[in-house]
Amino acid sequence: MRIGELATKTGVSVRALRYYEEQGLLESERSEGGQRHYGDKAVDRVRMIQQLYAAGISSASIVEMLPCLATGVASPEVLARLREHRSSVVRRIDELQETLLQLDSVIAGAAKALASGVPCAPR
Amino acid sequence: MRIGELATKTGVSVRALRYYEEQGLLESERSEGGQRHYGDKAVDRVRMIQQLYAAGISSASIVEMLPCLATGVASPEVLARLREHRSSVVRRIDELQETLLQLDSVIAGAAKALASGVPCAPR
DNA sequence: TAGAAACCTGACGTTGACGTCAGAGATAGC
DNA sequence: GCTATCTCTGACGTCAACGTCAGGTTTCTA
Repeated sequence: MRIGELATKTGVSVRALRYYEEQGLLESERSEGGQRHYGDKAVDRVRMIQQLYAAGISSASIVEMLPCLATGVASPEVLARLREHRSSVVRRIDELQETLLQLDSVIAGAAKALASGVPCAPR
Repeated sequence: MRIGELATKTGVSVRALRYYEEQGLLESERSEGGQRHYGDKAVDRVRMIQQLYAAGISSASIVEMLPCLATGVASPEVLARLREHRSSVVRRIDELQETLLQLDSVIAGAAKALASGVPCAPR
């Protein structure tokens, strides 16, 4: 498939896909005329990249790990890297859950005050 | 206290504190000579700002919600805003947990392959 | 009352993941 | 074969949350 199709299939912009290639995250065959062509696996690859981005992992780190992520095998260094990232994701989740608690208490207080008719003026 | 002390107490840079003020997130009294002075509450305020940033809430959104967060009371609009943010935080957590699962399976596979002596070459 | 240390404003720099635009070539459908 | 649509490269723009630097003022300490 060409780049536009991959874009609509993954929900990622064409520009982003070119950017991924630029960063070495994604490969493509080129047609006679120089246009990019992708196989079906590219869809999964792009989704994986998005996942890793969402986990706060930079493209530089992703590019280091990708050959191993693709094969499911890793060098000790990459394995250590992955474990680092794992714990950073865990930390991030903890932070967010902490934030969630705070938000909840604020929301509860606000809803209660609102119900009792003492709203705060919006700005 | 002056800005340097607030910075060390909160672990946030002096520049960041000035930026918060610039964005309307943080207030200060000024001395005769124009230097910022903060009360003790400022420490909590800064921590709250950091929490909200960590939740992926932009300073523009924070500044809308802050007067209400400070008093614990909110207008219906702000309350709705807070609930939106709450659900976005929940979604974010879900995504991260999904990612965690993926990372775990990759790590497990890699560790196993590594133990059986079939490492993948690092780049 | 020095002088060091902290602080001020203003302004430009940085980083990552793209957005957007221009000008030109490639493909697909009729 | 024509034309609409897609795609190409290259390059500059964007946005948020600060970093950093310059040149000057204020505050604390000895």
